[in-house]
Amino acid sequence: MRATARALLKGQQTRATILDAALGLSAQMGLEGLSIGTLAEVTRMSKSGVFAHFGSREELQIAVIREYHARFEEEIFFPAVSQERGLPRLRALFERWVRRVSVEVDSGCIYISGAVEFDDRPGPVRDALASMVRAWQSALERAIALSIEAGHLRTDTDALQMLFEVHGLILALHHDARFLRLPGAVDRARRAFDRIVGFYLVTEPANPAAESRR
Amino acid sequence: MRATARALLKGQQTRATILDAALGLSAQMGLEGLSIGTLAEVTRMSKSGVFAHFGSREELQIAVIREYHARFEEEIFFPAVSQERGLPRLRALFERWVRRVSVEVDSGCIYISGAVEFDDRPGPVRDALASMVRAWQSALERAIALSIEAGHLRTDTDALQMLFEVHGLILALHHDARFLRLPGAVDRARRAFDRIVGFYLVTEPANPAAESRR
DNA sequence: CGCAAAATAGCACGACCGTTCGTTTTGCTG
DNA sequence: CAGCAAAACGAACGGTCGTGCTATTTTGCG
Repeated sequence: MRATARALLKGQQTRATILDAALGLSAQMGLEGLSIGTLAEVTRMSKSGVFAHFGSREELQIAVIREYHARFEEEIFFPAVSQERGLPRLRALFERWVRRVSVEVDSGCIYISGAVEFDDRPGPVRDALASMVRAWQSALERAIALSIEAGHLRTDTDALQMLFEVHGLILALHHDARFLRLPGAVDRARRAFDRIVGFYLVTEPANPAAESRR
Repeated sequence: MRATARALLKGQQTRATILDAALGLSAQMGLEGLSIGTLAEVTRMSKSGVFAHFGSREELQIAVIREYHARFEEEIFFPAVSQERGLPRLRALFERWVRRVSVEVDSGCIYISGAVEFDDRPGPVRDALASMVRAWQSALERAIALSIEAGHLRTDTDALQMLFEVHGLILALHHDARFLRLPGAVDRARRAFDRIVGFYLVTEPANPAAESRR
């Protein structure tokens, strides 16, 4: 009993291994395409061995979503909040997001593919996914709000509207880069972002120095 | 033999019925979620009876994609080209597109869900889907180009860039309305579209009458 | 080492999948 | 009505799926 609380029993360790493989698999085939059989094959375990760690397929999917969320935070959110609050942080968030979604990463974004897979399928998986996506959107909304407070963006900026537009760029990038394999989609996304920021930017009549930075 | 060329033999008729049901099913469950068994249940036919009309599941999926394309043209493209070429036509295309994608329609857009499902799955289905999507994108690009020619949009407008941004709005709308069930997503999309158009609009120094429309 | 508990394997189940094949029903035509 | 091809059916096959159950192995601790 006291031993369980110690640290990373063998079970937790292999669970992490399985989860890691599950992340890769469901990023490639989608959360619905993720199967316990394939997962067992990849991890060179028995189906029941894999199964026992999660209790059900749904629990596995939810675990994958949670793990993806954690990595998303680590890879995108945390590094960006080390940037100065306001526009620099917002730019960092977007830039890391772009890199995550575009083809250079080995496979797709679970938030995006999951949203399409579960938009007509109620249940705990959808709920978990939606809650993670909402958390991420809130984080972005906060970054925009901070940019307004910092005086970088106009005070009449509608943060949710700006978020909607920026999110659209990511989705379009995902579509063009991953599905249509169009080259240059990343640049289009960056350019469009700059245009959006430009629109909401404060127009200081006699101080154009602040915005010339990239 | 001569009879086959007459018109809509019984076979073609039930094939159309099946296809119609398949459209609805795959709009709801995605192209991958479409199964012959379910389709047989819905149409109250035997599995083999349904199967015989297409020869394989892949062919069925491709038939669905083609049918969707035809309806998309009929519902969005053709009505819009009756509008005066230039900005009015572009607006009509976008407005009908928005209505198609948003929740008021009973179910999702196969172009969008298919793009996510098949972005990592090569094969004839993906090829068919990609070709249809590309055709639609080309049509939009042409509408933008015509708007430039007509003098409505700036001559230095990058049509593909504008298309990328507008497409992003549709994807964001699909995401927020269908997955997150956020109210007001349609309005956000329209507002963002107006902003994009406003950016690329010709700025006639002494004639602001043309753009005040809507 | 020894022992209890945790972790994994093995096996079987019912359900659904796409597909095949032989048969039966249908609808048209001479 | 007879004949015939198209159309629809029904049953079965091999496969994969998620999920229980029961052994067996492995692990960690006294």
